[in-house]
Amino acid sequence: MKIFNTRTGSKEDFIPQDPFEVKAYVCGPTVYDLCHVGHARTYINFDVLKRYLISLGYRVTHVQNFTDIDEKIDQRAKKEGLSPREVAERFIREYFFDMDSLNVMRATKYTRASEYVPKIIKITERLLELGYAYRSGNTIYFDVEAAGGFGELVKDLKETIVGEIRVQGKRGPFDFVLWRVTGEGFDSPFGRGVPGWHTECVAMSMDTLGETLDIHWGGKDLIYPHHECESLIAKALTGKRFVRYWVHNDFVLIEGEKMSKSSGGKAYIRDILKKYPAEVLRTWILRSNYRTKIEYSEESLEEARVLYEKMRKAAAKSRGKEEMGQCAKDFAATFMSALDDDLETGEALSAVEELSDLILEREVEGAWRIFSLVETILGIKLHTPP
RNA sequence: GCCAGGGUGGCCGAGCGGUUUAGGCGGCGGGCUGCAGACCCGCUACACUGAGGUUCGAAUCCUCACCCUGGCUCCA
Repeated sequence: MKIFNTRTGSKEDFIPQDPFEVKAYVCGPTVYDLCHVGHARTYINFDVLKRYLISLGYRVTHVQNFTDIDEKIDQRAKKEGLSPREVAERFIREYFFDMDSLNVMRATKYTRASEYVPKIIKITERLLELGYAYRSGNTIYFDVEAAGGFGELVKDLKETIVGEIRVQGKRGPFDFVLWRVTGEGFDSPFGRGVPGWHTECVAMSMDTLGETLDIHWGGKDLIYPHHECESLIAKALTGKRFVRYWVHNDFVLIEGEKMSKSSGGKAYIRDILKKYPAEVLRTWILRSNYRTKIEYSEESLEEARVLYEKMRKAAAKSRGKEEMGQCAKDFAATFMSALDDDLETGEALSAVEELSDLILEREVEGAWRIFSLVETILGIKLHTPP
């Protein structure tokens, strides 16, 4: 199949290192709040990629993390009179509740940053030894310049555009934190404190999947600084290519703007599911390719509902017919080749819509097999009653 | 600056190599109406940012410009 690699900025043929196994790492959420539609999009899109790869015959080893060390978690804990651990545990449970409702397949393994602190410390020590890190006051920084600078994903980063990032004590403006001594948190040779975000994912992915990953997936907002920094750390550590295919999905916008930690206006999955069935939400997300921006609105969800209902009725009508006729075969081919081209789920769905229209007018031989592809690969259940 | 996406008739918006070049809004004419609206019928737009190229043939593919949108602190 072809997949868009952020590193090269182009669609490439997907070839994993091992011809039978795909090693994929997905950046999971920071567990300080409920998941919103943006999370739904990221994990549903990856879920479809995974299901598609499985349908091609690959064994997919999928590792996903929970970032459970974060100031936002501490803030929330303080606000609710709980421990940070209790807050993290709660939102991990909520994450699974939402993703299970959305029929997202479970990962092979879930990791938590807090369980990887010893490995993070080891990496930090190693970077210090190698001269890619330095201590300044109470902070260990990664020396971006010494490691050869950015460039894996971000081509030309202008300081003035990114904002005021000069901090006293840093050697270079883009140097980032590997460990901060705060007096609280985790014991380490550098002093009691907390690890930097980027090291966490390097520690977790390398430990579970090895030094080179086939796919590293995440929302587009993670390209810089998170993935760029991860890549630099990993390269400094091993000298090898860290990730073969970097894949990023675009945002869900609300009233033209991105949802983020700092701006309000989040649409929680929980709330959407009170008004729309999970299958409709999934259909809505998959109507667009993962690399386009989508605008969240009730109108477009209603459109997805219409499409979903049409598919459901057509699926019900075509149940139990054995052999695929020529017409069904053609549609199946269109469906698969759409997914093969950079996961064009929208095109795949429009083929299904066209087929559904035909079926509702007349008979199509063996069409149920296409609907079973919709269920197994797109993960949209069609047997649910209205 | 860098990355991604896009520039189609007055406007919105399909089209993704080739028969009448969607559809909608608007506009025009008519029907219905005491008049108007709504509604119905018909008519109307051979348009594809610019320049090269590939091709028997391009809005559709390639190259280079120009312009617009979004993103580049935390964030999926």
